[in-house]
Amino acid sequence: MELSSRKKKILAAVVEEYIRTAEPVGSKAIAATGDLKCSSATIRNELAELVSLGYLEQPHTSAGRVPTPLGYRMYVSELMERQELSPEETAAIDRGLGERLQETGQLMNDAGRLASQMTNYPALTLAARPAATISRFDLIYIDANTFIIVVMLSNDTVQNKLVHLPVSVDQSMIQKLGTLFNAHFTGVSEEEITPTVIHAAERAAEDNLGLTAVIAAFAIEVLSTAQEAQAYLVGESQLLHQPEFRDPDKAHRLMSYLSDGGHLLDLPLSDLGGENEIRVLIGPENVAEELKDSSVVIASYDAGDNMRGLIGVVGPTRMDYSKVAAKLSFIAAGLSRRLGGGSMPPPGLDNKLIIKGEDSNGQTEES
Amino acid sequence: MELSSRKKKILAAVVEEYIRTAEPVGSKAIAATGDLKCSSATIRNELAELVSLGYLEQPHTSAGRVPTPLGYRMYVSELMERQELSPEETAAIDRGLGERLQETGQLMNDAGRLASQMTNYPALTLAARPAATISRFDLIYIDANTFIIVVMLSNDTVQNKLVHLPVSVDQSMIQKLGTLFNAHFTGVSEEEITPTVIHAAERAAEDNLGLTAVIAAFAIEVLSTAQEAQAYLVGESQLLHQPEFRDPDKAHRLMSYLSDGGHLLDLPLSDLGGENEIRVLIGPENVAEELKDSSVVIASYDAGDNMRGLIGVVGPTRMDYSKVAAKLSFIAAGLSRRLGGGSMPPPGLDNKLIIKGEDSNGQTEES
DNA sequence: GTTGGCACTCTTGCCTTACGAGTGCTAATT
DNA sequence: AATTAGCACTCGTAAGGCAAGAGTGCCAAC
Repeated sequence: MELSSRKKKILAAVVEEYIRTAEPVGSKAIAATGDLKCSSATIRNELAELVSLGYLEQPHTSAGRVPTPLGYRMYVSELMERQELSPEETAAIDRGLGERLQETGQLMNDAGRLASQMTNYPALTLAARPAATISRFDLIYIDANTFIIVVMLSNDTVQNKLVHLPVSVDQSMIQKLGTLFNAHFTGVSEEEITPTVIHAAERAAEDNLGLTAVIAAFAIEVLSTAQEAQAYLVGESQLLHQPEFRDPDKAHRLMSYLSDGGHLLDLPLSDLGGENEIRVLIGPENVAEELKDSSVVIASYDAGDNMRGLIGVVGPTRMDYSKVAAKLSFIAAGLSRRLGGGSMPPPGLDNKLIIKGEDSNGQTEES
Repeated sequence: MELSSRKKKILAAVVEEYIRTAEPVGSKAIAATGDLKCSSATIRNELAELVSLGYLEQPHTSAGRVPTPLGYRMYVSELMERQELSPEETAAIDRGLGERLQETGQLMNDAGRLASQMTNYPALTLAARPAATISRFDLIYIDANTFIIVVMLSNDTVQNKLVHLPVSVDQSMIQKLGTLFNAHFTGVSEEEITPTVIHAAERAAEDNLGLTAVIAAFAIEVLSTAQEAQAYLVGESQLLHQPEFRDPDKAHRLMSYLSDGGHLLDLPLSDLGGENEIRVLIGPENVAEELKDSSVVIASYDAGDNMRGLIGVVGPTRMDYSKVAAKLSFIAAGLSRRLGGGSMPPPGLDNKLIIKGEDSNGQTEES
């Protein structure tokens, strides 16, 4: 059933006022905004209907109304006006991200910090990496007991390791191993480096010192960490600003859930969504029990090397979705521009964002 | 002035009881412990004296007594009994640290997490690195537009970078540059790589593509990050357990101070202290304003490669110093054993720890 | 020097009361 | 038929007052 235009206006007013004040909002307050040209009595009637439709609820009789998750969902999906960032804000973000190229992990962390600062909510960043293969080995002979393994991956990352040996090797052995590994262990994935294969290589190299095993182990390690998703969380303490987390126990529950980084990966990563698309998960739409009365807003960005990353914030369901979405979107676009390989839309386009959410039965709908 | 033995006993009892309950402790409660064989009236007299000596204070007339920072200092320096960890606890720590060798940053983070879990306070870990020089360059030619720079430092860390060029180079050029850098840029510190030197090298290599500058820039970057202290903080939310942080504003102030990692470096790093030595900074002994009514307990460990690391926890002044010191000491010893180069004392010795603190005028004294 | 006793203080919890915001309903109005 | 004004009612919150309890300081006795 489609809501009447007036109901929509009233619902939007309730949500916005509640977001602003964190207090249940009454009929009078809505009438006072002046957007509606009807009396508080009329609004009372409408409010009563919105309650019975499930969009609003009352903490107790004779209190004002508070949006339900369904109410927020409706607001976010259909009612909310897209916010434009002020020039100061966009400038602050651009400045915050900086221009220097940094190690991806560092940049993600900085971006998270920025997102947290700009929104006053805890922020999370996350980068999933696609499977990679090894494209090249280099073994650098240092001295009889030392050499360096340098491994380059198909996604252009390079890893190295310094190996100290308890025994002596000569340079020719290291060279031979290098050639061998380049011949047999490039283009393979982690699973293909089986003990059998390693053993075969060991014999081929006439290696009785276990060097082959060391190199192979490092190759496996590099491949596995290359695929590992990285997650960062920043600004947990921001939660304490929010009136809904004045109860330290409640705050602690959510914070310890969040800071146990592993859980971040429970997020719906599978469908990362496209550029300029913001996902909003409201209260019970979250799978994790601990997030059932919080909301998560996520933007996705192009992290280069065929990686997609996620940046988002967590807050109470009473969250300033509109502002947060605009800011995250801008930050994500900024990240894409800095990290991404492909051509990006110019910054001016960032505000035309698509907001995508999930309604309570898990389906995806679009505004 | 030396306190009478009975005063010492009473002071210790007050501190311990207060640590346990977080409630001001009265004369009756102390008499009830049975350690003293005198009545509550006598204890009252002694308490009054301890107050006038500055070791205790009363939140208000007719409330029990609470230790002052000076009282804690006395307790930690002279009164506190060294705690022995139970076999379960030592086993838990050993298990927590694991045996696998990991990247240092990762291990520090894990150790911090463990310290936080074991003590129920936020934990910080920190590794200061001594200045290093570059001991070796390797340039790996990939194709006409790509090569890898591998830099090995005097402290045995190795860093690399993949360079994509907008122009073509041939392999001999890369080789020439490698030889040149190994000849002129090894053994030098960050400051010695000046624009003048780079320019000279550029001419010597007949490099008109700016490759010399790229490599030199990377060398500088590696040197500077190698010296950078790393700091991690984990378990902020644990603060919320503590009654003294039930006030969200207070909790937030400290947490945001802590999570802004830079501040960790304000700690008295200069004198890292030796093995098996625990430093305790109580309330106003901390330099940072934000820590004036919190305490910090720090252990130091041998992080290998001539590095010393710090691991510590932050909590209210009403902290279980004895337990925390024992646990941190054991964790630090465990880290030293895993990371350290030198020979370590066997785990059994860990409990004989020395506690070192600073009294209020900043001098260092030893117990 | 130690102890029992006692009056005094001050916080804490609890109860009661008063207030006010907000509702729901009814009857009048457009 | 929708809107509005009016009004009684509900319920949470803040304020005041009261009693209880914990703890002290002091005095006199041991």
